[in-house]
Formats: sequence, C-alpha cells, structure tokens
Amino acid sequence: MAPTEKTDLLQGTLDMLILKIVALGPVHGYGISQRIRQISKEVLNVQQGSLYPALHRLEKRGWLSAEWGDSENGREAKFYKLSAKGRRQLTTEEASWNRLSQAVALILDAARQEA
Amino acid sequence: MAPTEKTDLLQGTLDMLILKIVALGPVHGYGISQRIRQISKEVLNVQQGSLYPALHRLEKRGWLSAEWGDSENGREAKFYKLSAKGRRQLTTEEASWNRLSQAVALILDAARQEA
DNA sequence: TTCTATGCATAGGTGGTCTATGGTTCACGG
DNA sequence: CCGTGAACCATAGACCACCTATGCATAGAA
Repeated sequence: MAPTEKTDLLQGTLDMLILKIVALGPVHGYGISQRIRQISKEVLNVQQGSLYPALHRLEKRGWLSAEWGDSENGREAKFYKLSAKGRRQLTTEEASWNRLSQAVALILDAARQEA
Repeated sequence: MAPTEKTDLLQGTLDMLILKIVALGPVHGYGISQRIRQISKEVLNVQQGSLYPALHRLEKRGWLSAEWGDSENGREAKFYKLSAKGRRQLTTEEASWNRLSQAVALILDAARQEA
C-alpha cells in the first residue's frame, strides 16, 4: 500500500553482510546497519531486531569479537572486529553466495534448452 | 565433513524458481525439482519436503493451477500451470530478486568508499 | 526379489527474521 | 525548559520457510 517497497533482505545473507562490513574495519552495531543501507543505496534495511541477535549469534560462534568504546559522537557503543575464524567464514559464505546466486541466474535465464 | 557441499538454496527464492520453471510450460512436481537441478548444473537441489508444501502454497495463493495427468512414463502425476496472477507474481519476484542481489553485490564489492 | 527411480504427501523441528517493546543519552526547536 | 527525535543497545514473541524423516505406491532393473 505504502509506496515504500519491502526492503526485507534475502534470508541467510545477513550474517555474510555483517561479516563483510566488519571486515572493512571495526564498527559498532548501529553503524553496521547504516553502512549496509548506504552502500546498498537504501535497498537493504536491516532492522534492529534482526541486527542485534545476529551480532550476538556471530560473536557466540567466534566470528566476531566485541568491545565497548566510544563512537564518533562520544557515545558508548559496542565495537565489533572480525576474527580469523570469522574471516574464513566470510570467504566460505561469499563462495556459497556466488555459487547459489549464479545458479539462480541460470534458472531465470532459462527458456532455451527446453525439449 | 562429506565432500558434498551443502546444496541448500537461498531462502525465499524457492517460490520464484518454481514459478519460473512452470512458466516454461506445464510440469509435474517431481519434474520441477529435476529441472531446477539440471538447469542449475546440480547446484540447486530442492528437497521433496520443501517442494510439495511450496506447490500447495502457490496453488492456494492462486499462482498455480494443478491437474492430474500422465507423465512421460505413463505414470500418474500432478501437472502445474502458471496462472495470470502467477505470471504477475513472477515478474514481481524477479524484479525484487534483481534489486536485492544487486544490493548484496554492492556490499560484497565494497572496500573502496571507506573514510 | 530386492533395490532404485518415479511420483505424491505430511509431521515435526529448527532457525533466522520481523514486529513490538523497552531503556539511555544527546541535541535541537519551540 | 520540555518534548521530540536521533543515536545506541537489547529482548521477547510470533511467524514462516525450509529441512529431515517418514510414509505410501508403482515400474523397471539387477
């Protein structure tokens, strides 16, 4: 109804996106969602209720490490860093994403090879 | 552990893939999963436990219509056809997929614009 | 005859995402 | 001076798509 299109994201990609953003350098949670929105040109909009559980999940799996610090505005914020394990995970997920998205593209391109 | 990589698919894309396959012409359920596997070059493997509930879901939403008939082997099989409503839905989902996958690509390409 | 492929189907569990809340501090406008 | 909104964190509850496991039936091959 509203002109705002659904900005939901593709399930299963959130972890990868977060890992990728954090790979660019330490960021706090709120900043991650902002960067995802910016870099994706307002297409991807990560809800806070999705973001924070995801961050905790990734931390629990040892892919991220967290540390409290001060944000650019002098506020308290929890900064995340990518661990070596997280870097490996990111590589895996990127490869998987490429395989799968290319496979989907194959399907969407189909129309030829039909008997 | 096993050398077989996870062939799971991207959540949320199954409906679109099914609609797309059916758009190529009437097929029965089992055939849909085969074609997805073939066209994707063995990358996408739709489990039967995912497929049939999805088909019922799509039918219930009026995007597909079903009809019993005989398969190539002379067996009983339920054939699916795309409805006009389903065709519209497919268009929508394809556009959405393109938007989102391109947005993800933007994130994965990132590394430049950082301050 | 037993196994595999074809074909349909459901039940139950898992897990990620969304919505809805809740709270704090800072800055700005009225 | 007070309200509002942005910056920041967080959790609870619900939803829903997908997977695993299982069931059944028939045909053909080993």
